[in-house]
This record gives sequence, C-alpha cells and structure tokens, in this order.
Amino acid sequence: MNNKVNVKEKFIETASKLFQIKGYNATGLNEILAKSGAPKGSLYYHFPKGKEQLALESVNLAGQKIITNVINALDSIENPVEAIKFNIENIAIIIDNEQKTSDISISLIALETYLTSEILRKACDEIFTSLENIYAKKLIKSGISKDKSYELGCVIAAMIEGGITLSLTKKSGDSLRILAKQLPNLINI
Amino acid sequence: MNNKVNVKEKFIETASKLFQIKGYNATGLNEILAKSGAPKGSLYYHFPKGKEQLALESVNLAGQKIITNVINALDSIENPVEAIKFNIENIAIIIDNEQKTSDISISLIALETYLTSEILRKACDEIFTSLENIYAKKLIKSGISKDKSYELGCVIAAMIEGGITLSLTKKSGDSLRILAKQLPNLINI
DNA sequence: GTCTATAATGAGATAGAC
DNA sequence: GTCTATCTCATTATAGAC
Repeated sequence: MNNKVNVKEKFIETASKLFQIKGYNATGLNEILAKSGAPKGSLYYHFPKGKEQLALESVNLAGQKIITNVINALDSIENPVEAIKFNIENIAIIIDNEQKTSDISISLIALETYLTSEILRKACDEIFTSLENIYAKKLIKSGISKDKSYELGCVIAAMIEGGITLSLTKKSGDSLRILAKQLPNLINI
Repeated sequence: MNNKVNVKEKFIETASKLFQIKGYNATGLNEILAKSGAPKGSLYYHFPKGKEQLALESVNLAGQKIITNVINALDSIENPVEAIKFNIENIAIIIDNEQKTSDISISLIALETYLTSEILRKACDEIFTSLENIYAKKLIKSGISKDKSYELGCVIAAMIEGGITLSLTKKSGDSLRILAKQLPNLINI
C-alpha cells in the first residue's frame, strides 16, 4: 500500500506538470499514463471520477508549490517591494530558461475551466485568493493600511499573472522585468 | 461570390467567439460548423490548412475588435488615468453581465498555443504589443517620457490581462475594479 | 465551387479477467 | 486490487459526387 500511495502521487505530479504546461484540454489521459508508466485501469482505480478529479488534485498540488515558492521569495527579503521584485525576477529567469511554465501559474487551467467545471473553477479561485493574501500580508507588515494592502495584493497578483502570460507569449522574461522595475511606483511606502 | 465572402466571414466570426470563450482546444470544428450553418467541405474550401488557419484569422479579428474597443475608450477621455480606468471598468461590467469573454482578451488562446503553434503565438504576440503601444501613446500625449510610457504600457497591459483572468475565475468584475482604483498610484502624472 | 459521406485517429471511460 | 482489452464517441481531415 506504500506503493499504492506512490502510484497515485506519481499520477498527480505528472498530470500537474502537463496540465499547467499544455493545458487541461490538450493533455490526454493516455499521455499522463505513458509518462507515469502505469496502465489505464490503475488511473481509474485511484481517480474514479476520471479526468476532472485528477485535475482537481493536480491543480491543488500546483497551487501548493506556487504558494510555497512565493512565500519563500517574500520571506528572503524584508522590504516588501524588493521582495516582490525578487519574486517576479525569479519567474522571468525561469521563463527565459525553460520557455514554459510549471509551478508558476494556473492562469491557463483557470481560463480553460471556469465555464465548464465549477469544481476546478473554485480550486483556481482559492489559489488566486491565497496569492493575493500573501502579498497583502507582506505589505501589512511594512505598515501599509490593511485595506490598501489587500487591494494592492489583488493588483500584484493580476500583474504577475498577466506578466507571465505576456512573457510566455513573447518568449522573453522582459515583460516581467518591466513589471518589477515599475513596482515601486505602485507601492509607495 | 458576395455570398462566398459572407460565408467565410461568418466562419471567422463564429470561430473567433468560440475560441475566445471556450479556448482553442475545447472548440471543435463541428461546433463551429453547426453555429455557422455551413457544411464541413465549405470550411476546408475557405481554409485549406484547417483549424490553425481558421484560428489565425479568428485571433486577428478578435485582436482588431479588442484594439478598437480600447482605442474608443481611451479617446473618449483626455486624462490618461481616467481613460484607462474607464476602459477597465467597462470590462468589469461586461464580465459581471456575461460571465464570459468575447472581444476582451486573447490570454486563453495565447497560453494554449504559444508552445504548439508558432503562427498563432506570433499573432497573439503582435496583439499584446499593439495594446501596450496604445496605452503608451496615450501616456506620451499627457507629457510622460517616452521610455517610461512604454514601460507603463506593458504594465497596464499585463495588469488588465491578469485582472480579466482573476475576474473570470472569481465570476466578478471586482478584481478589475480594484485595479482601476489603484491605477493612479502607478501613473503619477 | 459546394456539399455529403466517410475515413482515420485519438479521446475518455468501462468491463471483466486474473 | 491490478491491469488488459475494448467500447463509444468526438475529433480533424479528405475523397468524390454533383
């Protein structure tokens, strides 16, 4: 049964990467099975409700990793502007090096599923809200008012998601670097 | 042949809506054909290269409409901050009323295709760049330096694309309204 | 030139052997 | 409990009648 857990985790990790990079609709179960090295029956044993259930657990795993990365970046620098700049510049480097995104953004899955799967929409909604709150709390610590911090948290989350979209489309982290450069104008401490 | 043009335009208009709302991968040619009221042979007569060619013309049509909407909004108010706020608030209202996006954003198509179709990636890249330049030129008119205006154009485009993603996922235009409210902090004239 | 019929492939899902 | 074989359906694309 130790193996059972590992098989299920392997499914989720493989699916999480593929869903983020290629998208929900472009990723077939066959591809996930091939990369996991397991047969189809095994997948439906672990995920009786099929693709949507696998996607839900995949999105949640991706969300955990993204949130952890952001928290680590923000915790490494005390000044919130410098900390968020550091976080954005890290993402820019990843996009320049890899030209695709895993554990960076769930925008693609969110946009693909918000109309067709209420379960997945809610999962993405919660992750976006968590990210906004993480940025907000960093700002509150530095003395910015609670109300303004939560509004800026939303703006920062939107900027970063949009910046990732632009950078991926342009195949260059420069769009994100411009965001980072202009961040001090937005947050006047 | 007048009819011929109309049939082709009808294909592009129908496909453009569906690709934007449901995404490239989730939209089948059969659905486009059904909503266009034309047979399959007709589609491949007008678009010999199939789905990708239809998508390219659909993305370009969507881009034209999005750009026209932004230009009209920006032209209606002289102050650039108020003009861009007006544009963002318009999009928020549309999302609240329709819960889906047509002629508002190409983020979904961009994220779906940047890895799989160089043709579609470039088309999306050009539209994003056009939007950035439109915002930049509005700022230049108000006396902001050229360099800073182009950087802010990029930031505004990213913010809006990300804000649309958040608002659609949350089923509420409020995320976009928060962006609009915080915009004056970013652009200090 | 327009459209019907069909090919060829791959998808998600399931039944049932062991 | 695990896996193989298969089912059903939808997809893109094409061949060929008219």
